[in-house]
Order: sequence, then C-alpha cells, then structure tokens
Amino acid sequence: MPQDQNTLIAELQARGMRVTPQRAIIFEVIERLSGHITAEEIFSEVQQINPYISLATVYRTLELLQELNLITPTNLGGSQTHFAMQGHGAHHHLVCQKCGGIEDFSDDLLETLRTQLETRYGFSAQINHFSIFGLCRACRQANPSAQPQAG
Amino acid sequence: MPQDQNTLIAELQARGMRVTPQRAIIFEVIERLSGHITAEEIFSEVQQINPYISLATVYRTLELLQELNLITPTNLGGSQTHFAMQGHGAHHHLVCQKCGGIEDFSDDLLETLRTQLETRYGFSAQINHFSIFGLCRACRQANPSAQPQAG
DNA sequence: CTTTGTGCAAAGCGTTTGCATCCTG
DNA sequence: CAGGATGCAAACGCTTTGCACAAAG
Repeated sequence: MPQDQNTLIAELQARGMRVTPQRAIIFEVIERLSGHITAEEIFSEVQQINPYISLATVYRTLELLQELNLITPTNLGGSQTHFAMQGHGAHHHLVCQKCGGIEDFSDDLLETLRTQLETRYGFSAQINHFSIFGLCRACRQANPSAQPQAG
Repeated sequence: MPQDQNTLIAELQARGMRVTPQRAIIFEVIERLSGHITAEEIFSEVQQINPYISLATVYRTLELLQELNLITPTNLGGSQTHFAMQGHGAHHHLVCQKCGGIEDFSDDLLETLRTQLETRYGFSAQINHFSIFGLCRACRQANPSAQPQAG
C-alpha cells in the first residue's frame, strides 16, 4: 500500500515496458513532488534535470501511467488536469470558489456515500481524489450573502 | 423553486439587462433541452432557429448566465463543459468509466457528507450537479477484475 | 535488428477575444 | 444616441499527433 521511491520504475519493468532515461526522470519528479501536479509543473521540474526532454514526452508518459493505473487525473476546477499517484493516501479536496483555496478532507467522510451507491445502484465508486466546490469558512464569514456557482 | 418557461428572459429583464433576439433564442433552447448540455449542442439547436447566430454569442451568453447564477457548469468527464439550469431538481451523476453510461442518483445521498463538511470544516458545499466516476453494475459483472482509473 | 520511444513542430479541440458594426433601451 | 451586444476570424491554452530519427531489448 505505501508507495515508496522507484515504485514507478519497478512497475514498468515488471510489466516488461521500456525504461528510458526520460521516463526515469519523469518518474522521479512525480514521486518527489507527490502531490497534485500538472503536466507543466512536471515539465518544468524535469527540464531542470534535463532540458532536452520535451513536453510531448511528459504527456505521453502521463498517458502511459494512467493506462497502467499508477496515477490518477483530477479536476481541480482549473483548465489544467492534475495528476497524483495511486494509493498515495486517500483524501479529497474542498475547493473554494471565492478565494481558490484548496483544503483536504479525509476519505472516511465518503464511506456512507460509497456504501449507499454500492447498495442502491450497484455502482463501484472510484473516488481517489475528489473535488467538492463551494465556499470555505473564511469566505463565508467575509461575505455571508455570497452565492457560489457550482456543479 | 420550479423553473418554468421564460424564467431566463424574466430574470434578465428583472436585472435590467438587454434582451436581444439572440439571447431569447438561446434561452429558449436551454429551457427546452433542460438537461446537461454543451455549448455545441446549444449552438446546433440555435442554428436551426437562426443560422446567423454565432458560437461566440452562445459562449458569451452562457458566461452571462453563470454570472447571474442561472445555470451551472458541470464536468462529466469529457472535454466539453456541460451546463444545466439552477434549481432544475437536485440530482447527481454516476459516470461509468468503462461504458461511458451516465446514471442519476438523488441528492439525499449527499446529506451526510454535506452536513459533515459543514460541521467539521465550516465548508459550504455547493453540489448541484455532481459527477462520481467508477464502474456501473453491468460493467462490473461483465468484467469483475477491471480496475477503473479515477480522481 | 525490430520495435518502441523521442523531439520537433504543427495540428487539434474547446473556448475566448479584438475589432468593426449593429441594435437595444 | 450611447453603451452594450454581435459576428467574424484570429488567438488562446492545453493537449495530441505525424514524422523522421534515436535507442532499448
């Protein structure tokens, strides 16, 4: 369950896929940053190690990792997709639509929902990095009448 | 609470905003379709009424309606943003990552979560059209070992 | 040596914007 | 009339792709 260093390289080798220098560097960056990061963020980190690696390779590697279920994409409300490693500790996000702040909340708050979806709909919810939009405490207090728009 | 016909025009007039023929047509289409629709879908419907209305106007009108909190954007997993009228009946979506099917589930399943987020974090969750990704019953039975990727 | 990955640059997609014109209020 | 809305086409940001070359197994 704990995702340690070099997990990604090991996984790739175990599945008989090629381990190129580019992939090794990209993997290392993903494991080091280990948060919810965008392709551009990975790219800029990668470039500091080897400036000849292209953004296209970053995208292609991210696509590969998704296919192998080693990372998951997350929508944090912006235009860019965020990625995080699978099993990196289940937690979710409260995204404030006013100040843009992102706060984490723990997975156990979703237990009830998960169970009910399973029982009532037979649906297996795959909720690894979930984002809920709304207003955070600070913004509510600052402007109690504000109505956020959301989905 | 029930959103009837011409609500959008009435709202706009009430706020002293201009009601142009283009807006009237776009509003009518949104109210008629009354589901989770994309800008392109609205555009193609609008074009059947008046082919001279541009996609840019559709986008600008959607932006306006969002600012007025009359519609809400929703991410259904695809590349396009979906929109739905506010207060059109609170319900949410189970999006199957295998077959792409979308099933609704009722809002009361979120009561527990909403309450806990409020109590523990002071966060006012604005969940109008929520999407949960995973595997639907049919796809689970067809391929019990499949692992969906999600966030 | 074959298959797969890479870099580059161009294309793609959904969405936004600059500008001249048009039209609502 | 004046300010706001529209159409057009070009630009945008993020992501994907075609192709020729490089390199892993």
